[in-house]
Amino acid sequence: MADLNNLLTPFFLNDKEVRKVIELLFFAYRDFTSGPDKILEKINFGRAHHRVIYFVGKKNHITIKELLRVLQITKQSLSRVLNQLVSEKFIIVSTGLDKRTKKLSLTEKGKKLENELSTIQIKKIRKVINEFSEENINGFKKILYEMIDEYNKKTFQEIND
Amino acid sequence: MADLNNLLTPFFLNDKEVRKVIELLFFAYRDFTSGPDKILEKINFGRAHHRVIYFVGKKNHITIKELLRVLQITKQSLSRVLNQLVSEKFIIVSTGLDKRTKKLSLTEKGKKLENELSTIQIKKIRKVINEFSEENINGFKKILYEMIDEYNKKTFQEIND
DNA sequence: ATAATTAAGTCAATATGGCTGACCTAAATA
DNA sequence: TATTTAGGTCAGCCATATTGACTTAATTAT
Repeated sequence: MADLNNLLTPFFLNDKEVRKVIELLFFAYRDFTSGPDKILEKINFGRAHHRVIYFVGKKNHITIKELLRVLQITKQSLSRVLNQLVSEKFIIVSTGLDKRTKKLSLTEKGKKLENELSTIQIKKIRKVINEFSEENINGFKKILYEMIDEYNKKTFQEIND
Repeated sequence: MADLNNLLTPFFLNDKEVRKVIELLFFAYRDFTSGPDKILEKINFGRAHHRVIYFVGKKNHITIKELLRVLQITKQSLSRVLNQLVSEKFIIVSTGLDKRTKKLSLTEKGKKLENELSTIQIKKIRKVINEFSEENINGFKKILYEMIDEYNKKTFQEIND
């Protein structure tokens, strides 16, 4: 069955080639996050802190609710990480117009760390995609986008308004 | 500085666009792994078990050492997960020619689970890349490949010999 | 033949990042 | 006024990773 399918399938879509994509995603994602991980380790932070810093940097005055929607974790999980970031003055909290809400912002210290971490990843991506055509890069982005579940595509659009 | 750089940089390479790639990787990778995660949860396994099953399925008779090289975790971490997989009969162990080594293989039960998990991801990838040109798909794979660190590129090649 | 190296395993302690459930306050809205 | 929403907190649990120290058995090098 699988063999017959493969015979009728273009080369780049057969099981073996698709499995390579699984592996490429695994290896590429792991190495992509390893740079920031090393810096974070020095200050006793983890990837969870990075994500919070990244998205607060991305969208200044983001609320807890919005952040939870982006990160897709529970508020209890966010709370531990966020409290550390606030108490160590990487993030400051202010009250929103709706007084039930809170707005998060990076402090100067937070911006500095955000920049340090993102720069590693930005440089890595730029170095790689620099060698490819605009067509290839757009294809790359579109394929990644299509791999996102519908619900989260909306989130991606929202944070890129 | 950053602004000046951006003015001199092609659109698809400027900071804002590159940051989108960071986010796309985050969202895409998360949703890519969420399917298997749900199945694994039911049998009290996690992503770590999936990785072991995947790579044992990929390379029959893989040794512990090779597996550790692929997964880049410590043997203590592997041990817990692997022992569970062996005691629950998803994986069987035999002794290598070099009697210090062990060779790992999937049992029928293991193959069935491997197939169930991989099928989800294979279908997802195929569904997505089906809509793209061969040129785009090859570009996608090459870009991912270039994002892998040199040392791990070798590993990727080795498991795809 | 002996020494050194290698493959694998194990014990113990620790950190991180998730989770659930239960419960609370204050503010906004119906 | 009642309900919903945003946010917080306590307690306990689980999975996945880490480090360090130590062991055994087999292979390889001297």
